[in-house]
Amino acid sequence: MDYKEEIKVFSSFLKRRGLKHTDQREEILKAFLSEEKHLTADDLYLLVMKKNPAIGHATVYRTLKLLCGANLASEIYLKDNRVCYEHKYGHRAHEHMVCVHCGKTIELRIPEIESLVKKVEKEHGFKLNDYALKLSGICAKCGKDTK
Amino acid sequence: MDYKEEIKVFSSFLKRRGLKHTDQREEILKAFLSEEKHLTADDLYLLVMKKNPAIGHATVYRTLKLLCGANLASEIYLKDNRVCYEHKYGHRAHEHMVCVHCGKTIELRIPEIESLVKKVEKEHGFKLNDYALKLSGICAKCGKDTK
DNA sequence: ATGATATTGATAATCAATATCAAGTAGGGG
DNA sequence: CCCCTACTTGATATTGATTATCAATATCAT
Ligand SMILES: [Mn+2]
Ligand SMILES: [Mn+2]
Ligand SMILES: [Zn+2]
Ligand SMILES: [Zn+2]
Repeated sequence: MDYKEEIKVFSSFLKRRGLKHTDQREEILKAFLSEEKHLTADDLYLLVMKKNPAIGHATVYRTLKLLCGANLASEIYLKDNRVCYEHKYGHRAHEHMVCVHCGKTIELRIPEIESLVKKVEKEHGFKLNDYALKLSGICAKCGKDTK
Repeated sequence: MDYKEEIKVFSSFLKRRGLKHTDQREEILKAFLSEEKHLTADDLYLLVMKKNPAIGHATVYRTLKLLCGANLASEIYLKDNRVCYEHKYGHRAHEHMVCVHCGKTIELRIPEIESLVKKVEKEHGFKLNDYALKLSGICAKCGKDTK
């Protein structure tokens, strides 16, 4: 767990943009990478706090934006459309299915989506950055409970 | 443009839930139906104001939630993930493509999505309410401008 | 018409996310 | 290694959208 690869990616991103590599930024990146799941900015803030209580709220928000810029993280919108972040570096595109009752989130892999999306992109002259497919409903467990 | 159908749907929804049919609610529904596009709660508030300046901000928010409950409206999330509302009654499911630069939104119809989604639903024992596919990128016009 | 109950609109409160800004730091050039 | 300057930081205030509160009012089954 040294995250050497990701740190290098982040460093070169920062340099390319004339930004500085600070201890806070690296600590936040490491904390982010240490949890293989969907985190809100505040979740990450709490995580970072445990290691270094001096790091400010705003810095976590700012750094998450940078991580997205460096393609190390991506924003996603799950339950109640709260902004969450997930790992992007070395992770394939995927879709999400969210239980509107308990919030449980399942990651899907529907490869057919990609080509459908590509086709549409061409048809409309769009230059596509990204796409997101979110299914919402009631998970098996909640369906049983409320029956 | 008397919206008779929709008003009846709304009325029976309200009755079924033990809620009351008020002038404000009907006015807000009519204003909502009068614009065939994606509106924020505040967009709708401004629209309603023109007809009846006495109607409060909060009532518009509250009524939009009811319209969603009655399947007359649905929430969507476009640029910057602002909450918008669109007509649902008598409208087929569709997908959206949004330009991250200018906000231009195109409605798509990708019928293949439906069956893909249904398949996944079964596989995971979910009871699906809804799904949303959003493509984001740079539209043809913005692509030309920034070239 | 009556009365229980839902609704309204002004207002305050909340919440996540940003902006501000003085003090501190990184890091390239010398 | 030191300087200088532009970038960063963290505390704090601010924003902007949405929701909660609550006294006054309207609805509707009876
Ligand atoms: Mn995911
Ligand atoms: Mn639409
Ligand atoms: Zn569930
Ligand atoms: Zn555009």
